[in-house]
This record gives sequence, structure tokens and C-alpha cells, in this order.
Amino acid sequence: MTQVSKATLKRYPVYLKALRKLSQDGVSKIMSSELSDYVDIKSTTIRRDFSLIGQLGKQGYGYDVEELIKIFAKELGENYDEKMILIGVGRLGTAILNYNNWNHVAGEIVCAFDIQAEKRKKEPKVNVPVYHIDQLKEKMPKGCEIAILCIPSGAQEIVNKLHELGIKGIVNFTREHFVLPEGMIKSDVDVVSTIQELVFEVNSLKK
Amino acid sequence: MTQVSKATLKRYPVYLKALRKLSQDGVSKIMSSELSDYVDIKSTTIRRDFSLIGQLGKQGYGYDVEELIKIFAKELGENYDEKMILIGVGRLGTAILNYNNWNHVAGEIVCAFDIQAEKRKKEPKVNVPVYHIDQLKEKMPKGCEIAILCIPSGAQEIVNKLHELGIKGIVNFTREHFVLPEGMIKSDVDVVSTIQELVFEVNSLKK
DNA sequence: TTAAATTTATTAAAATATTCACAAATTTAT
DNA sequence: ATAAATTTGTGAATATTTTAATAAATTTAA
Repeated sequence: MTQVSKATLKRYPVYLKALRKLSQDGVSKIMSSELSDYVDIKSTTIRRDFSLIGQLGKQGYGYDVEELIKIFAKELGENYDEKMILIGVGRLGTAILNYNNWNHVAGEIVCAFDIQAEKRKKEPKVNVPVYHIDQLKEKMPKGCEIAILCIPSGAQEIVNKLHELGIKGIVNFTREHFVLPEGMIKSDVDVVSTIQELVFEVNSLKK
Repeated sequence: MTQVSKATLKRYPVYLKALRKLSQDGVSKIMSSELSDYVDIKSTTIRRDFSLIGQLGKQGYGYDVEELIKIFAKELGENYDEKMILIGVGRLGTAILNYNNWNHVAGEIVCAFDIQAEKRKKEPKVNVPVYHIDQLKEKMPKGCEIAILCIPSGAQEIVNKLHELGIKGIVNFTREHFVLPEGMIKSDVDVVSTIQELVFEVNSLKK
């Protein structure tokens, strides 16, 4: 793949989701202008985004939905089969473990860690092994580079430990601030901030 | 507040979080360069972002942490006291209802809706009234404009109904694609996409 | 009290990202 | 078989966002 900008990369999952829905609804061919109405992204932006991967469409015709799905699934690493761990098996952690359509999307959660491992592993919906957080080193799966962080506090200490153990990327659900060690990347999922921004935007529209 | 760009707005919650942590740790004064190391945003970007609100700092000195916290909390609408509803009281919905530090951040969730209202309202951790989804019209709180969507499917139908009932903004946890009615805005929280992007980025770094 | 050292705020420059405009390719209609 | 109508792909133009450079204000030290 050619150089794909951050902005474009953020839109790829949007396209993939929309295309899957379209496919489900029996749509087999689509033009950039139709897709534009569907996902609310300008058609020219869509074409530009697509063209970074290659010549995906046909002039005078449009794009083949199934073909696009295959290409985007591949580009988005659905074949990476990345091994991931989850830290913090509370309500949110369990919700993530039970996300449906999880399999074969980016990879799989191999095991989880918690300070109350014994209690957590008894929960009916917890479908992976749960170890005590102190066993991070011993139980870290080989080649694991991604950790999903769902703990309410004490993030910095855990992040530092994860860094030592070779974790490269963190999906962060924590609301606490922590300093990211050199060489690590993270991606925040901050529900409260998301809501704040939306509230702000809705209120801005009124003025 | 002057014109604040989308990019800047996304950083405000990051600043607020970091400043609160710093305050907790006893830091009362900070320079843009220190904050920069802390949040991993260039100091010049920080100063530019701050200056859009007003002259928040003092040359040769820096910024007063407590003062900044007050200003950002206000800017981010912590005084809006927005009434919100939550739709879909599953594991994720319950996790959101139980988020700590929820109160006085943007507003509060007044009630929830679910297809299995009777079952849901018996759950111990569900701390707001739960109504059947069919009662959306009757039970919609007055002046409510924000809905948090945590249902696994059937999003489009619900979104259309919400639009009719005056909802202006949707915090979307659904993975399904839906078309946003005219005049509505939404903000996606897509865990799987977030992980996909991160996996992709981690793998890009290797090449 | 004055000069040197800081540090913000802001104007200008550079980098990113989006959109326009149209050539090239393809399909549809005649 | 040919012309008209579409629709992609992309170089050029515009818009947005970030970064650099520096003037203005403040503090610190002599």
C-alpha cells in the first residue's frame, strides 16, 4: 500500500462497515457518489482514499462491493491474527471480551489479567483464561504486542511493565493520564470525552 | 470562545485530564513545554490551542494549573448539565451507567431503554429507570437531546425514531452502519475499529 | 535597578488534508 | 458501430492544521 495518511486510515473501517452492510442488503455494485450519501463523506474523498490502495474501480461503472470488502479487510489487517491481552476484567473488560463479530477482526484476545483473578475467572461470560496481574511476565503470550487496558486506576505502573515485556500498542480505556514510554503507541477510547465533545457540538449548533 | 477547530476541540479533554492528574500530584504551575512532554503534543500546538480561549498564561511564568482546570471544565460543558438517555442496557450499557466520575461531566443519564426492560431493571448495577423501547415517546425526558446507543442491531430504525423525538446528537457504540438523518450529529466509539487501526499502525512500524 | 533569561502569544511558513476539474475508460442508447 | 452519458483516477487548487520564528511580557539574578 502506498503512503496512507492518518486521516484516510481512520476512514477505512467506516468504508468496510458500510460495504458489509450494503452487501448484506444485496448491493453488489456501487458508485462513489452513492457510497458518499451512505457514509457522509464526499465522493471525491472516497475516490482519493480508494486510489491510494490501487485502481479499485472501473470508469463508467463504479466499484464491485464484494471485491472492495476483500481488499479493505486485507488492508485493515484482518489477516494479521494479532495476539492480544486484556487487562482489567471488570464490566467494560467483559463487554469487550464478549463483543460479537470479534473473531478474525484484527486478531484475538488470548488471555486477561486482573488483580482479582480468582473472582473474575468464575464469571460466566469470561471466555479466556484470567491470571493475576502479578503474573504478567510469566503468562504473557509469545509475540504479543497489543494490550487492551480497562483498569480504573494505576495505569502508569502497568504501562511501564507492559513496555518492558515487549508490548508495542495500547488500546486505552483508562481515564487516567499516563506518560507513554518511547517506542510505544496508544489509541484512546474515552467515552466521557466523546460525550463531552458531542454535548459541546450540539450546544454550539444552537448559537 | 473564538472559533475552535475540530482538531483543537479533540485535544481539550486530553489537556483537562492531564491537568487534573497534575493537580492531584501537587503541581500548581506548568509551562507549555512541560505539559508537552506530559501529553505528547507539541508545546506550540498547546499554546495555540490555549490562546483560542483567551490569554490563559503569563509570559516568563507559565500557566496556573487550577485556573486552567476551571477554564477547560467550563469550556467543555461540565456546566451544561445535559439530560441524556441510554439505549440498550447490556454489558456495555451497564458499564457506561457505572462509569465513575460520571456526575457533573457534561450531564447525566436520566433513564434507559431496552427490549428486555423487565429483566434489565432487576440487575443490581442498573442505577436509572429502564423502560421498554416501545415507550420511547412516552418516557423521553423533556429537553433531552443526546442519546447513547449501545444496541447490537436495528440501529437505523431507532435512530429514525430518536430523530422524530428531538434527539440531536448520538454517541454511537453500534457497529452497524446507519444513515444519519438531516440535522443530527453523531460521534462513534468503535472499539473494534480502534483496535484495527492500532494493529495496523503497530505493524506498519515494523516495515 | 537593570540586564539576562524565560515563556507566552501571535504572525508567518510549512505540512496535511480535502475538494475541484477534467482526462481517460467504460457503458448505454441509438 | 457510433455517439452520448457515466464514472473513476489524478494533477492542481483550496482549505485546514501544525510548526517555526519572533515580539512582548514577566521573572530572576546581579
